[in-house]
Amino acid sequence: MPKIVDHDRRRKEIATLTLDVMRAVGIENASIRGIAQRGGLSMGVLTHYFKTKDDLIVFTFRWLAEHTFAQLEGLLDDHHPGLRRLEAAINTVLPQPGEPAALALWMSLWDRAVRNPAFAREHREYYRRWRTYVRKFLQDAILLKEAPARLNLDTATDLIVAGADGLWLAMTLEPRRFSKLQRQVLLRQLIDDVSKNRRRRTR
Amino acid sequence: MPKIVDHDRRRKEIATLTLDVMRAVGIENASIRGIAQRGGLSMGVLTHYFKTKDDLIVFTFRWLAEHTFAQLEGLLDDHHPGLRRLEAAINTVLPQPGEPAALALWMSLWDRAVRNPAFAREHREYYRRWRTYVRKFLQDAILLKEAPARLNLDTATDLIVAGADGLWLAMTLEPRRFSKLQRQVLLRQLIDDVSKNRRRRTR
DNA sequence: CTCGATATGGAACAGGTGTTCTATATAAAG
DNA sequence: CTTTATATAGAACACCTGTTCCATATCGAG
Repeated sequence: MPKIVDHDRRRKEIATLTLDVMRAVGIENASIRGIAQRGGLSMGVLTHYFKTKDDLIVFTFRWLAEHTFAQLEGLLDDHHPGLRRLEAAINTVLPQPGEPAALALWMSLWDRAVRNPAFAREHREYYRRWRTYVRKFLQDAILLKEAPARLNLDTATDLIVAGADGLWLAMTLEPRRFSKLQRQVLLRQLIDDVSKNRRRRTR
Repeated sequence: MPKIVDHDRRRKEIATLTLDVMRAVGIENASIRGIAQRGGLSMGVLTHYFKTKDDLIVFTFRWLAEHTFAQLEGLLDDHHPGLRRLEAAINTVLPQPGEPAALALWMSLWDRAVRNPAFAREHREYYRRWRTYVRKFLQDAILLKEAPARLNLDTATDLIVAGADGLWLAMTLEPRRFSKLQRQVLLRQLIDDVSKNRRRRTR
């Protein structure tokens, strides 16, 4: 019988390693040789656990998503339901001032998703999950009377997600443009703007 | 005396060619050989007009920015000042349903800007210009009483830009998720949400 | 111990990369 | 024409790429 190693665990170790390398040199310069070298592994290991480089990268993004969502889940109980929880959730994914942008790699996924169907599928799935959370928070907010019942949940969810992505992008690419206070102001204003749902004037 | 060609014009021709290739195969697979081949040029031409590949790509993004801003300028007179003009401006950069996303390349710039200071500089400059437009539209809206005078222009500008980026991202990566009507609803709601500026509840 | 499936190490392959360099073609100025 | 600065063509270089393939090491079951 064969030597037994936890196949899935090994793959996750390699994914973590891959994350390190991609964060350091960028996805476009992350070669499987470089990844192996950084981990003190031989190339045989990588080719054994991942049939192709794209397999490795897709798996790595899944691993990053698992982490991101797990971290998000972990923070939920610390905040009251509704808008406060929504704010906390978005804050979890926003880059924090001073710290390196831990999630900047998502930009590489977006870029690849434009032309690569496999990556586009991944992106769709993660955003479906992310929208589910946001929608739930907004629904809670309605029940708690923090938002009007007439709020269109689908539209509001898309607007919150869009605003959060835009803020994430700006804070990731120009972190020094936003003070800690300004980050809080923008995030709260976004949530209030969308959740209060004043009826649109007809124009 | 030498043979005379319009140096700058030639560079822009090559930049246009580079745009074509990058749109077709992605920035990560766009090689200078491939670009030359597609244009029926020799590699000598490319190396003559651009010292390095990064030079070429940076120049190409500048060329794309010139185009984008020129197109934006061109549409301004067709719409009344204020919020309608703002809506038209954002609509100019959003991908239109059915058509291929002409500006999807910006995602590649974002991705590179994360780790490459030269690209980060480019991004900062384009967004400074873009924010200037948005801010002007909002200011006009205040003068026209489409928005309250107490509107914080800096915050509102950042929120509009963030929302527009987020919508752009979603519509670029998942175009089929948004009907033509839904695009309009989201865009108008974004503008109304931000421009009406209800005072935030203290929590 | 022996077997055998798995894990690992690393060479071989075929090809693509950006850059550098040299040779030649071009056309305006004298 | 000759001169001369520029434009173009394309070979040469040194290196890196993902993938394939094979030899060897490992270790649990029989």
